[in-house]
Amino acid sequence: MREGPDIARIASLVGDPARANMLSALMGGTALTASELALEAGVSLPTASSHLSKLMEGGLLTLASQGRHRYYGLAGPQVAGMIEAITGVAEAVGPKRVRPGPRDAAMRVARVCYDHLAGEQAVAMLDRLVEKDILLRDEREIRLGPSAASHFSAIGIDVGPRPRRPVCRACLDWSVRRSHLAGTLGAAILDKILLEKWARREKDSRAIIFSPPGKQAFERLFLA
Amino acid sequence: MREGPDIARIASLVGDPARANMLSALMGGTALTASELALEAGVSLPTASSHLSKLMEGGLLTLASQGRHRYYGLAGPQVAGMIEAITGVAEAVGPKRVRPGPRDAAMRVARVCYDHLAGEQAVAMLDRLVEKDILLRDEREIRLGPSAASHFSAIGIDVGPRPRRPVCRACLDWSVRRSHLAGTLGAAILDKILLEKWARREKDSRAIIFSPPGKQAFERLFLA
DNA sequence: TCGACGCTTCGAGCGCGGTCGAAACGTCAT
DNA sequence: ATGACGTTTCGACCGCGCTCGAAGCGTCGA
Repeated sequence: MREGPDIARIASLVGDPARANMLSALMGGTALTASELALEAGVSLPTASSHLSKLMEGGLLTLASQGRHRYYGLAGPQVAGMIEAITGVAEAVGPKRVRPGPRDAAMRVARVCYDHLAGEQAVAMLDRLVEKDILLRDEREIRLGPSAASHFSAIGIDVGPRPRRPVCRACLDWSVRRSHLAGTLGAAILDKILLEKWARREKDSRAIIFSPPGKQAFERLFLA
Repeated sequence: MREGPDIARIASLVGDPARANMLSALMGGTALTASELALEAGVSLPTASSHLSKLMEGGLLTLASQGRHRYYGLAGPQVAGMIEAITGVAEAVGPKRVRPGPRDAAMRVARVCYDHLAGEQAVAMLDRLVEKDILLRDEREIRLGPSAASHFSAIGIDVGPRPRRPVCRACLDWSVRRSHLAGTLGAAILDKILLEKWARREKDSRAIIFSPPGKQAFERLFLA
């Protein structure tokens, strides 16, 4: 008989299909309302509400009330990381699709991870930023390099006085199996990508589709 | 309604207390028989057997038959990583123990992770090996440095022609949140620690307890 | 060949938890 | 005030899956 942290409790929260769908939906990073999540999970509103209170009680979600709307979001990056880890195993042991769908391929190239960009593009971007010494990476953390402030402010991203959240964080990419950039900077870059309409979010998916000119713009700024 | 990898299926496998206990036990790295796992999980043999076939079917375990014994082990490092991720969340959201038990403290210092050493000692060891250029670490991987072969063979560890498994791998430590050394080299070092009786395994736990002289010997070799 | 042992399969019991309709609650608009 | 809307609570239903005892199946040792 073992003791220690109650991993069964946490895992069983993720282990219900409806809740798993909700959590997957929230991996997109945007907080959603109970009705949206009910739709996403394919269950009725009362059922969804019940699931949501369980996830709240389990500490996996945060809740932001705005008037008569209540927005649910993932409790934090650690929870997101856990979902990614589970996804990785599910992907690995799951029935190999004979032909990986186009959406699957798109997911590998670029997708939203909580609030920042993930996938091959994101991993490549971080590599390049480190190569150019704009960011400094060691085992422990990622830091801003000396030229970071000027580089990013030229692009229109402010990396100034830091809020509570760290500016840079490493986040392990489940498809590439290497780190990409998270933190406020990672979030800001994703914001910029969407704001400039370099890419759009695939409907009902975490995938990010770059338009041809958007891809050029992105690569010129971050992969050149 | 979402599709994609069936994360609920995987999570629900971990979500049963009996199975979670079994998986935790297997995180110790040594393969165990059905009866040992039944004891570990606190269920009867038939129940354990049923759980084990589910875990097998789910791809989370491997099975090695030796005569009338059947040894179950974790399917691989990816599964181990997932368990660690879930453990991390459970630890974070779980009821904060007012006083972390002594075993808990011991776990943070040193413990077994699959087949190698984890915890503060392990993270410190990897840092030191990298500092001394015996190992070379970048984001992508850990490699042997030029002096690695002579350094380790002097200790009695052969890092010669490589088997299928990589010699070095990075593995994220859930308590320290930084990498420690996995791979055949990591496994060999743990073997040596136990063989030389520098430390013993805490009964029914992943914790590793160094004896005072053992700790000295270990630190002289790996932390000096 | 026979019994001992480790493990799995079978069958039955049963409780936990997911499910939804109806009703209650709180907020916003008119 | 009144109605519309988003959400939660209540109550009842139902089935999945966890559980164990007994029996069946291989493997090993004498």
